[in-house]
Amino acid sequence: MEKITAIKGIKDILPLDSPTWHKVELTARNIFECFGFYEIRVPIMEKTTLFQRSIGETTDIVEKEMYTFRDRNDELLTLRPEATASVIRAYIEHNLMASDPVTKLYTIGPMFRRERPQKGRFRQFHQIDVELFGDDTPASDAEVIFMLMHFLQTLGIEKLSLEINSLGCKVCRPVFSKSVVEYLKGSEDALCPDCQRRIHTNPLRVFDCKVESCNTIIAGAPRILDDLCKDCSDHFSQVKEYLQDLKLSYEINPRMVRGLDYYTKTAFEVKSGELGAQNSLAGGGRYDGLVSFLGGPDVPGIGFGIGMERLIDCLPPSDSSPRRTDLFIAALGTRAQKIAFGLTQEFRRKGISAAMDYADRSLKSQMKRADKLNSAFTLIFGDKEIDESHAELRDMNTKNQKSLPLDGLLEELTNILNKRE
RNA sequence: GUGGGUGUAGCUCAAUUGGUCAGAGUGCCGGGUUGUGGCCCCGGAGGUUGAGGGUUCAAGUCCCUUCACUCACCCCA
Repeated sequence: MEKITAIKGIKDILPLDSPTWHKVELTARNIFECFGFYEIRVPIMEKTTLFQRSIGETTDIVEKEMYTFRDRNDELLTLRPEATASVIRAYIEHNLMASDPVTKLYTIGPMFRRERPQKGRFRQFHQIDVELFGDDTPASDAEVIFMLMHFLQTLGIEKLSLEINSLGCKVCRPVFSKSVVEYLKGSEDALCPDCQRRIHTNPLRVFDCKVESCNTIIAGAPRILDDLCKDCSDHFSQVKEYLQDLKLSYEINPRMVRGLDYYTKTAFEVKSGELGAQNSLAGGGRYDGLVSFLGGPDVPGIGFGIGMERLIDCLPPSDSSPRRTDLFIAALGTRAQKIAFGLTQEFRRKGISAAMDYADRSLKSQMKRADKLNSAFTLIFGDKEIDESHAELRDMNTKNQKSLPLDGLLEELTNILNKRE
């Protein structure tokens, strides 16, 4: 029989790893809520058109990376490749702007993209996603970036680099884009095949190309930062000023291009040196026209996504505290086993983590089990003790052992265990 | 979609030029006091060496095919 494995690029998070995930999520929740961001939970499936419209028809994500399927009523559905579109959909659908002109949201969950897996890249991956609606001031850009950096630093991640850029708005970007195309057309033949394609699909991506020859060509190209309109240019310099005031060091990367069509003005990315080729830990930016483009009011927005697998990859090694059991009950013989079973559940009902071995094993093997479960105490009793109506309580650290009467054992032990903290 | 690397017990890995090579450590189970853990000692279970085919007297070891994993490109978190 052939064994069934998980789908390519889709991983299990095993019990040993989940404490790390909890820690990351908890830290995010605490910090974000402190900044006034509250959780929204959105579905992992949406109508395909939502993503087509928001991310952009000609992006790689929409063109070849989405998990799309036909529902029974013939409607096309897609497993979300990113969260922003869904959050905006919900924001519009529930009229969240009505109750508060500035809405700050975050959401955590799995995303799906059908790419070839590699280090730091999976077909199902998890993102922490933050969105801020209704504020177009440079201060909000800086707030969001500051929160992101604060979050990463709180987790103890070192060697971070923050890169920022401005992508212009719907006024200045098309002009710039056109002039880049003009420029590139001049030396089109010298570009790598990928870039020759990019000229027509996403010309700004040529800036990002790793091929040497393309690099030298693009070096002489016009730079977006020189061609920003007054509004965008002012906005960008104020963002930089705020970041400096916050003592956040950053680099301006005029070549940074985001892969999603909707970004405007400020774009940013956080990279880590510890990652591999996929070294981008988090990325985001402003998307001022997107809410209205998706059918909502003309509300500005800014947000970012953090790749959780990548983040966890560069987390400093933590002394993962081993799991602890409060009490192990070692029972010998069927009479004792029966009593122990009831006791175990009773302790658990009181919030004490109790454990026992249901198989009637030797005391030695039960002690080994108690040790493996890292139990603080072990309660030992067999027929002899039952007849004498008491049980032995062993402190697993000190090896001290004392006798407790069976009458009122539950209360007595509960007291002892609770007092221990 | 394209290219490179790797595939031996649950896990980490050994196995000289193809010739007792199917092993070790760890984990698991049991034993070393008749009812007491961590260290130590002993024993046991567990692999059709990813799968299929070929070369050979003989293949984990060579060749082909296939699958999986992995890294990189594309692209992104």
